[in-house]
Amino acid sequence: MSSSRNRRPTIIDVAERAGVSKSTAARALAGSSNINEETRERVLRAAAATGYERNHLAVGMRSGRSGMLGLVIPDITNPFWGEVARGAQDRAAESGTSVLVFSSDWDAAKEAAHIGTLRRARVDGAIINPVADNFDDHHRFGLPFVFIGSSAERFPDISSVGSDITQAVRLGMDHLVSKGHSAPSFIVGPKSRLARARFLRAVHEHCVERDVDPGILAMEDGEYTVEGGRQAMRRLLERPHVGHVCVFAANDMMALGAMMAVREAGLNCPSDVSIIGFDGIPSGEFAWPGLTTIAKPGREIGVRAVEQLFDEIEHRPEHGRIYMPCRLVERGSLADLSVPTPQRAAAGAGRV
Amino acid sequence: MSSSRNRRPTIIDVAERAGVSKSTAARALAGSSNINEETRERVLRAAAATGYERNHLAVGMRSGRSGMLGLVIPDITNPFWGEVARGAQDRAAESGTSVLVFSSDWDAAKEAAHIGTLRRARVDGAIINPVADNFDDHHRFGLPFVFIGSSAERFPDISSVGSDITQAVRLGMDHLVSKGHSAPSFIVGPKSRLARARFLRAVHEHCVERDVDPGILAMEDGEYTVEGGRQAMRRLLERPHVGHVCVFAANDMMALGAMMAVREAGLNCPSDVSIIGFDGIPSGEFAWPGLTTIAKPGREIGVRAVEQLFDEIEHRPEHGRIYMPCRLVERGSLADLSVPTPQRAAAGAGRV
DNA sequence: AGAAATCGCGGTAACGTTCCCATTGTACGA
DNA sequence: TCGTACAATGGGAACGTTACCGCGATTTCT
Repeated sequence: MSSSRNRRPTIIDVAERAGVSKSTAARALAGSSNINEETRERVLRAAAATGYERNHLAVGMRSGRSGMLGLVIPDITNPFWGEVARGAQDRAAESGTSVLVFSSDWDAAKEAAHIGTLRRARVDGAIINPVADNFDDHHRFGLPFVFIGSSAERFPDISSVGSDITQAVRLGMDHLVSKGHSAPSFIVGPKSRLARARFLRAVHEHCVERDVDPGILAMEDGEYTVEGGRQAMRRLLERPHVGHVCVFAANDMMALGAMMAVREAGLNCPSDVSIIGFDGIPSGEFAWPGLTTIAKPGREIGVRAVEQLFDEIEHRPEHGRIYMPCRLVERGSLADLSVPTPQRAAAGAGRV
Repeated sequence: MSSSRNRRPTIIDVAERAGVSKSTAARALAGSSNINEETRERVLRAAAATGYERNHLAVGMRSGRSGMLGLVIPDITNPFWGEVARGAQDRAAESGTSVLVFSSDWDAAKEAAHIGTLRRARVDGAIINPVADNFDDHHRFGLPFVFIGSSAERFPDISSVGSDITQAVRLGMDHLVSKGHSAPSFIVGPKSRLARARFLRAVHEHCVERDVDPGILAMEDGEYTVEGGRQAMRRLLERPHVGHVCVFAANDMMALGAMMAVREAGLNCPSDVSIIGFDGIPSGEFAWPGLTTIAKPGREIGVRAVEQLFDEIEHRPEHGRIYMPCRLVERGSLADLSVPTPQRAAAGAGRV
């Protein structure tokens, strides 16, 4: 009864009320062995009565485990990264740990600052989508971490999880071919980004397998934004072409921008231009027509990243890269040229 | 030199290296007074040399301040809430504190669990968008908190920040009237939600001021989702009506759903049906036509919520509700009937 | 010049928890 | 009956930091 009424109850308050020592109370609360069943229940009742809640700060101090993980994503406003965050949080919560989510806003300095904050907060580990290129000093992070996203491939010796771009591109290309678009054009990201190279390599491989010369395929690049996609599409439409145009955009935002450019050019999607995207953001559903796309499993990526991070923390030698399979989401932005309607047959002069 | 090379350096390591006591080192690191300038610099150099980083867990234990805030939002995947989170994080970072963001997924049980986690993590305060209705026991939260969102209005004695629905509705209605839509129809949320009542009251007031009988206005309700909006719009179109239809949706998702229903009915937006939404989510930009809407200042709401929470923590008596003004975002989903084109004049029989 | 104030610094306790070791009581086998 | 084993509990110490108190040295005032 020595406690003032305003202080949050500690394990000592619980112990006093249960008439045991704090060691015994701790054992009861931790569910450890070597404790009399009756005593344990008495402690548990005392804990409930006082409204005791374990102080995670103190636990972290003593045990060296804060029970927190860090997640640094480029944009918390982007629904895809939101999915990743949710997956990570749900998985972490299952193991009784929480996730600190930080948004780097594609800014390397901000990213570095966030990592510093995570270190000071003594998180047990971090999941990072590297936006900075100078991550050669990642060895000095001083805390367990895994990378997510395709740019993580620059660091083959580090555990990471991303989507399987090869499989995704194959999925998209197969779908395009099955719909009669055997030689699509491409809108890809800026040259500096590794994801672009991965994407193009997969396209290349697929072409070679089908005995198609990749050199004949039209290609434009731009920023991974709506505006970037719009401008790239504009340039694509300025090129000489006959009949139906089909575009594979490396990112849904760009695909949406491309769709805008098509409309602005007085053309129609999908009857004049077919578009397929890559990401699976919800906005694609509300576009008109709905954006057909290859969806990345954002939530699952978050889940697996946490699991990989746990392995890293426990020093389980699971080092390696995880590639998550993507899936096709069919909506309305792709014309089916494989079963020619009379109308399409008339307009489809450019069909191969 | 007593430290093993694997341990993270503590303030004692810094003190040893600088040849002072840990008290002095602490003073230097805290930037406190009562310390010789030369000594301070020596300590700072020692800290930099050892790579010392303050252990926030220990600080929190000793000072009773964890330097962390909690934020519980309904859906981290929704870009609007992402904006709120970003605003909160940026503002908190300015004051050297970090934000734990949790997504309740509109689930009261999950919400309660998150709040428990926040308490155990000993956050200094929490920002909550209450999804549970049984928040009558919020006095037992046992930690400083503020509410965000319109449903927070149920608790007038609690600090909160939300958007100014009255001003927003007025803005929307004025815009509609100026474009020649003097008697719009409405798609509103389910009856149980307080936001619905707030919305309707504002509409009512605006009508009365304009000498219009609110009773003549058509109205349908549904869930705050795309599907809810789509079905409500379908019902609205089944009603007898003449000429141009104008719809004010209480939420952008519903507006997007309404747009879908219009297309599915073989009608065109905006030439047959005008639609205005409320929220300002990015998806509205990529819809076709672009969704005209009243945008809530999500980021600013996050910023103000943190500031309000700081006041609460410091026991500054700033209790009260903050209403953030919204702004009109004009895109293409609204027909302008105020300057009748020949074509519109022919079709505009229903115009008042 | 002596007293008082100030400055700079060190020592110690405390925050709440868990871990390790010591101690007690009881049951069991020889 | 006594020693041993084991179960159940209590008593400290430690995690890294900051707050408080006190002490010596220097400066300032009367």
